[in-house]
Amino acid sequence: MAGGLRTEHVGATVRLAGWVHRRRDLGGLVFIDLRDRQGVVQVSCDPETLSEEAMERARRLGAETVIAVEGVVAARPPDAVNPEMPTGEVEVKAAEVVALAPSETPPILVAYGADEELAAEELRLRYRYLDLRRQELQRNFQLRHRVFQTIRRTLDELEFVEVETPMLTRPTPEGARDYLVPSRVNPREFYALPQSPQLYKQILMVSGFDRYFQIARCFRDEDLRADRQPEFTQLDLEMSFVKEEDVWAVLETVMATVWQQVAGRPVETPFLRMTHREALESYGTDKPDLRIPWRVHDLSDDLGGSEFRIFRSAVEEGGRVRGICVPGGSELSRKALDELDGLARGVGAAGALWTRLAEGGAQGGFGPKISAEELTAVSERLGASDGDVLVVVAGPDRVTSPALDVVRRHLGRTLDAVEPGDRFLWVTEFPLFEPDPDTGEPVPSHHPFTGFDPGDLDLLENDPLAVRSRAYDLVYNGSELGSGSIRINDPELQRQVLEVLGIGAEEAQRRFGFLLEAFRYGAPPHGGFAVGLDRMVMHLAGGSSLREVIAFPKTTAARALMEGAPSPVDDDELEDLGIKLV
RNA sequence: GGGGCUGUAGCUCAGUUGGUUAGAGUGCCGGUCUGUCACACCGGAGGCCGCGGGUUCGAGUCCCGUCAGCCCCGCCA
Repeated sequence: MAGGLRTEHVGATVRLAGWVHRRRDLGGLVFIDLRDRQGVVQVSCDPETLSEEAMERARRLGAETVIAVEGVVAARPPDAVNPEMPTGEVEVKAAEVVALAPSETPPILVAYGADEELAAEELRLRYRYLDLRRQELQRNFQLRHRVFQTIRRTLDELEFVEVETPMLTRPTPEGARDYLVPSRVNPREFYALPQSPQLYKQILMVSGFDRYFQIARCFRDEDLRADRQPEFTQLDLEMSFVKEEDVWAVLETVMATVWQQVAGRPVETPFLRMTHREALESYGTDKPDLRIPWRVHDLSDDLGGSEFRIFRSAVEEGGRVRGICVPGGSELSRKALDELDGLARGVGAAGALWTRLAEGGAQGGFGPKISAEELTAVSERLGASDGDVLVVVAGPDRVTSPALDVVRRHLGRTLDAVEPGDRFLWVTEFPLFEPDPDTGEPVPSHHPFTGFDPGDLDLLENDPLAVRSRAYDLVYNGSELGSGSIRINDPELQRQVLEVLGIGAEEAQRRFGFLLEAFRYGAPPHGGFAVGLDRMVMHLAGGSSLREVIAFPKTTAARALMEGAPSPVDDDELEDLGIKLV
């Protein structure tokens, strides 16, 4: 193909087809850059080898016209070699050039020059078929294809069976908002598009498919972000007769194989593991970016008795003083350090305090307000030395954790302290429940079928928020790639968990009775995982938005600009469905 | 639901304190050109200043509203 021609092809007669990437008309000679899926090659049109009619046609070709070219691959004259292009040592001497399909002048560019700005994203989404012709996007989707193929091959070798589950399913009152689909033959009733195949895959375990996977489309009607689309693709899998380690081993094999075979990046397995508690304690987040080496430490013992009121009163009120050492942070300007305070306030903390270490003392910020002994104790605990900056936040964990997390990530970036690499991490033992922010009542932190540590059985009734679940997340460079758990397969335990959630037998029966019923007929112990594939491909492609790896994405208002969805429908159609608009 | 940024030629952008005829680059059209590669050079066409309202003698510029795109918070079991 055009983009694949190299010096080894010199002398070959070729027939190429593709798009006019660019054209350079020198009067006597015309050069056409011909683009196909593989790339771009220069076609030279010379009256010595082309008929007068073909020369005239070549002169009139506009950008993005589809053409076919016949000719001979030739080495370029030495002074005409273009080292910038993969095909730059060769060109095709055209013997015939014909237009297969004309193109109107494109509203946005496909062939961007070195420092030309991309057209507005709104326009690129409106004319997605043109934008997708760009080499960056072509590369992303070839990458996506290879990731999907590698996953299927790897799981097949591990004897997983791919099973599809319904897209028209039962609405789920919990979790994200559902996309609803009216049923014409059952007026006043609705299907929902699946938020995930969760219940189906557990039932497949009851059915004996002891290793299931699916590359499943999922739908959630929530507000969008750069890394959140209303419809997205998950690698969903479930296994019977397994413990955590068995699930992790499969995921580690899949990830390492993809990273190795698709990106050529070796990844060490097994991945690092860390409990949820430890992640929050040492990094202030349940998805730590381990590329930044700094850790959060508890300074309450050192500063809880300080004369400095902010520290003392935080500890007296049941909170803690926590901080990080930022090596080399003294080079930061006072303004840059004061900005940390705003970052901390932005996530609910009262502020963030800093001080610079120099010449055995502390300069600026909170340093002069604490005693020399306190400073020594803190410096030792943080392993700090001259030239470092200490950043400290005081208060309850629910504010110090996010504040130190945001400070850590912010300074990691600005000080260029993010080490290169692929840092995978299992975060384990998430709490089974978390308090509802409005009512304080326990709600599932994963989903209501998540198993828990048998040792915590007695806590279920008395202190449910302390129960450790068997749920785990896979974190990659500070981004959550997926989550899973070992499930409950004992109907009695399931009943107890639902009771904690305030879901009585009748309600449970109504909402997911089909799952509970299935469990009465021999449910094997089972567990699984789901990986956000769009996010995974985005990371592999080095992108920052899912729109770069989804062929036809939605805008932040969940609109499709090319085809114009959603859209109003005719009254007749609504009437058929028994729906009246208000 | 809330906060922020953006909206001027097909595209990317400039546009002063509110001032009379809204500019540049690129693309497009016409011309010259046999080794270019974002070809070069000469000429030309091209504008609902997102939309609606207001202030003013006068609005691309100020005010209010609204729409769209993007980023973030809430939300996303």
